[in-house]
Amino acid sequence: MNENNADAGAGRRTQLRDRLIDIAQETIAAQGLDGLKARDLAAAAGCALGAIYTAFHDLDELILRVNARTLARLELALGAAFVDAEAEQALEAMARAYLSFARKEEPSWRALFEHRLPPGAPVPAWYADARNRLFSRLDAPLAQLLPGKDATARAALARTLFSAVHGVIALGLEEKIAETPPKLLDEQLGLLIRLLAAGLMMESARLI
Amino acid sequence: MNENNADAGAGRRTQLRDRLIDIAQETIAAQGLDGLKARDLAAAAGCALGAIYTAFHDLDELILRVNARTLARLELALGAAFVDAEAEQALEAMARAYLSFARKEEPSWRALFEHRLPPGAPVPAWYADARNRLFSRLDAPLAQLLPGKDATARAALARTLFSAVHGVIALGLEEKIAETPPKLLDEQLGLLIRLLAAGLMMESARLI
DNA sequence: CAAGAAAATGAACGGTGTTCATGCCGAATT
DNA sequence: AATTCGGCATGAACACCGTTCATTTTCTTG
Repeated sequence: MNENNADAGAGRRTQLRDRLIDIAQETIAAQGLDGLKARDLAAAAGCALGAIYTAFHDLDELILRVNARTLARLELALGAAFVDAEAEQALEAMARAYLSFARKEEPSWRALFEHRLPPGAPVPAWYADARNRLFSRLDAPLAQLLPGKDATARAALARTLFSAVHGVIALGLEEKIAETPPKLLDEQLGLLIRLLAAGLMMESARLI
Repeated sequence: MNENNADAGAGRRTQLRDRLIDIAQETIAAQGLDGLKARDLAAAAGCALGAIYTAFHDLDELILRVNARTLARLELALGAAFVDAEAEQALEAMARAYLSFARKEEPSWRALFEHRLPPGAPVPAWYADARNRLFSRLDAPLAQLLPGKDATARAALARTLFSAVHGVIALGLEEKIAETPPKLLDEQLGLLIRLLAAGLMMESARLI
């Protein structure tokens, strides 16, 4: 009598999984990673405490699932920034989009980096994929900017540029480290982009 | 009858404080921030569980104390890199020293950024001081490189450069995010330095 | 030496993630 | 249609965490 929803392929197990991911996502978005408690989650989902562990092996697995969604949204936000403009402008737009996303969804964004899986646990392939898709967004403008570099060097460069931008934003938004007012952070991000762009132009000149 | 040690000014309270900081430092250095447990700490210090809270208000306060020591060691490691060489080389040496320190003392270094104090709690002044001392290490080479900039702009730039280098190193050493082999990380850090240095030279030329 | 203050003690408290014996319910079989 | 059976939901119980506080011990001081 139930089961009249669209995705008929989803069994009860999958239904509970999705519901838990939804609720965990909202909780993390509102209260951060530390706000996610097993008992509250079960209460909000209307299921028993133990039911969580029939759907996921860990809370860690659930968190990774939420983080994968955050990565997807972030990828979307970065993708919208690249309007087949000049490569350098595209990179700047992506950096600004990253800062904008971090500000708009700070707790969810924080959770991407605060969460650590238990020592020795391997990163699931589907999570590594989501992470690599994000980095690959930088590939097109980099290919345009540095036609001489091969794909693996470009991928490494993409990670490095992402990491540099991330570092400035992460520490800039962190009270404990820097306490940077918003306007100053905007300026400093712009400065970093200028510095890196100048270096990239020099690099591209070296390779011709 | 006791108290025959050198620092006669240290009372029992201070003695316990220092002992706890010592042990916490070793624990964090060996097992990371998550390895620090109140009961283990008390057992290792040979004191009761409650005694910890007569010496510190929180474990957080104790952790901040350990982190301040780590900042001091880091400052030392960075200071040794600046042998009144050319400014650009000094900056590169500092970045490499930072990577070297992060590798050599990875759990302690991680603890600097993993630890978050409870929401709303202000950063103690003595901790902010230690952090600012670290950034100010970059000031001398930057002043040499960009004589036109005033002190506040230099301080902001110092934080930005530090953050960029930190981002590349932090994400590079992070398994979950990047999984970068050591040699590649060395190369990518060198690349970042090259890019930033080129940008800085351009910036300094703009200001003359 | 006695009396008071200060510090150390560790059992207990409230919270956490995770497990597991139990009961229930739905589906397949006869 | 009755019955068996397998698997999932259940939530009390477990192990562990940081922190507190009544009590005991220790030290200082008049």
